[in-house]
Amino acid sequence: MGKLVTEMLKGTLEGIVLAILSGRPAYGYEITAQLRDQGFSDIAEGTIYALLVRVEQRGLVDVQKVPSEKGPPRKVYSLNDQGREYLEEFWRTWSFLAGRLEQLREGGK
Amino acid sequence: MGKLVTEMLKGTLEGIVLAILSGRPAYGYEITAQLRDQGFSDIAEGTIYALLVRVEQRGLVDVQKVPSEKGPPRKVYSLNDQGREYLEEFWRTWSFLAGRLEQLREGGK
DNA sequence: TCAGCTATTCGGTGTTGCTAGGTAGAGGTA
DNA sequence: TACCTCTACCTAGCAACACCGAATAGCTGA
Repeated sequence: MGKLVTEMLKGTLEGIVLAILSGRPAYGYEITAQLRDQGFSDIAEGTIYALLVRVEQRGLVDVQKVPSEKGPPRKVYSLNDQGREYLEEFWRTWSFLAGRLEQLREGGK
Repeated sequence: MGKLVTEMLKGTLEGIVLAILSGRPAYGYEITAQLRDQGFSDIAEGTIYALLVRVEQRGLVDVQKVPSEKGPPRKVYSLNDQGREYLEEFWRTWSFLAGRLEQLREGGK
C-alpha cells in the first residue's frame, strides 16, 4: 500500500503488535513476518524492533531470550498485566475513533 | 482524551476533515468547533489550520475567501474532484485497517 | 477603552514509521 | 576454505504529523 497506510499506522501499529502478543508470546522477526502475511505487505523490520524496544521500556511487555536453532537468539516478548491494561485502553480509544469515522462515512453518502 | 488519540489521529484526521468537507464547504474555525462537539475534545486549532494548508497545497480542496460579520475573513474550503478521489482512497485504506483490527480483536478474546 | 469572541498564522517540540544500511549465527554448496 | 542464504536483531538519519504557545487581526458590547 502507500503513504496513507503509513500515516494511519502511526498510533495503531503499537496496538496491533500488543494485540498479537495478547494471543501468545512472539519475537520480532516472527511478528514482522506475520504482519506481512496479514496484508501489511511493506512493514519495515526496523519499525517493529524499534516499537518493541519502546513498549519494553514502558513496561508493557516482558522479555525472554531464547536460543534459536537457525540463527541468533530470539527475544521473545509477552504481554504483562500493565500491557493488558494498556491494550484495553487502546481498544477503547480505537472504538471511539472507529465510531466517529463510521458516522462520518454514513453521513457522506 | 490522551496521547493515544493524538497518535491515532495521525493519518486519520486528514480523512476526517476531508469527509466533513465532502458534506459541505467549511472553514477552519468552524471545523475545529464541529470536531470538538463530536467528541474530539482536545483537537488543537493550529492542527486543523496546518492540515488545511497541506491539503490545499496538494490540490485536494478549493479555497474561497468570504467576509465574516464577526471577525476576519473566513477561508472557506470545499472538496474538489481530486479531493473526492483521494477521500475514496482514504476510505479504502481505512476499511483495510479497520478490518485487520477487528479481526485481531476477535482473536484476542 | 478594554475584554471577549471570531478567525487565521507560525515556530518549535515529541512521537512515530520508513530507509538503508550493519552485525551475527547457522546451514548449504562449490 | 570461501561464499551465499536464511534467520534474527540493531541503529542512525529522515519525513510526516499533531500539539503547544504565542501572536495577529476584526468585530461587538460593557
